[in-house]
Amino acid sequence: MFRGQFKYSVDSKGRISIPAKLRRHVAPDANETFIMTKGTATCIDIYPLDQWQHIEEKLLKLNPFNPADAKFIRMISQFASEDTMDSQARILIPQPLIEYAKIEKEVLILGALKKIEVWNPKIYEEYINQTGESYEQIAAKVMTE
Amino acid sequence: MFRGQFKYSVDSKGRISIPAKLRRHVAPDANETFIMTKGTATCIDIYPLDQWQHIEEKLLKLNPFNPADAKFIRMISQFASEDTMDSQARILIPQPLIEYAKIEKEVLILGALKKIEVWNPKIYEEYINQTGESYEQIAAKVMTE
DNA sequence: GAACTATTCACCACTTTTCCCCACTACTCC
DNA sequence: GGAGTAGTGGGGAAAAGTGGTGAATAGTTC
Repeated sequence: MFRGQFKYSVDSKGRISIPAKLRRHVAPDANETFIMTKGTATCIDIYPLDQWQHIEEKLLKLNPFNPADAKFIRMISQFASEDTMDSQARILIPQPLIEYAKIEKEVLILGALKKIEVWNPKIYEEYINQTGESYEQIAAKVMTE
Repeated sequence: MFRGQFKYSVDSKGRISIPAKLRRHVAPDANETFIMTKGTATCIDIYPLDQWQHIEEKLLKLNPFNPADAKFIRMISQFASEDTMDSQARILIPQPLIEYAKIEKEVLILGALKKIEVWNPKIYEEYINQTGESYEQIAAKVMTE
């Protein structure tokens, strides 16, 4: 499980290092390979290959001849990109994702259980400060039982 | 499984390169051969031969004496065309499909799990912007379990 | 049936991008 | 304090994408 936050930079080629502390939690099955895709918020989701395969299994159960299902398959795979870490433990983020998540030089990397999220720090701050339920309120609702 | 998006061009002869990242996911069984046909949206569907064979099995189970089945069989077969990649990993798109998908110089190639889709970028944009459920909404619905 | 024309298809060549590897600095942990 | 690990940057070789030329095939006309 991935945990923690890290402030890293994206280099001129669009590469990001996977923090060493997160790297230790990547299963060997992942083969040092990650799938990046559009997050459901304004961020990039990064899944180790083994985790992504669980998502793909769900996608494969959809019916590609059903228009709504097909649209979702397109939307999610359009931004999905595979890459293997280089010898310096970096992966290359595709341009479309950088644009989508409004990534600039600095990024905030978050460990989020089964995936890793990459944010523009400013955007993350705005997201957290959005008026809405507080941490306590959400916790109370989500963590019942 | 095919994933990702690629902006490529069609040359004057109607040829399209299969992106290298997609090529890596084509099974050797496909023998570098693809079947192109009309997509269910305004696009061209490209199946590696081995995947197409699964589609054909399903078509064979339809009842050719049922008018709806028969019509679908005609429509999909009418546009189905086979081609093998040349030494530069390109395939030739038949004119009728180019016209159907309104393809011009620029194309958007999408990896869509078991098939590859080819779109006119403008048409794809219109399609995605069609009012409908958002990415977040669909994701929440489809990926629950 | 032969010759000419038109279209198709395989191969060659060039340019750009990608990706792999090497190097440097800073920080951490013995 | 020193060794090792982590993060950042860049250069060069290899591959990928695009365009075009020429041979082969097929089709048509005389």
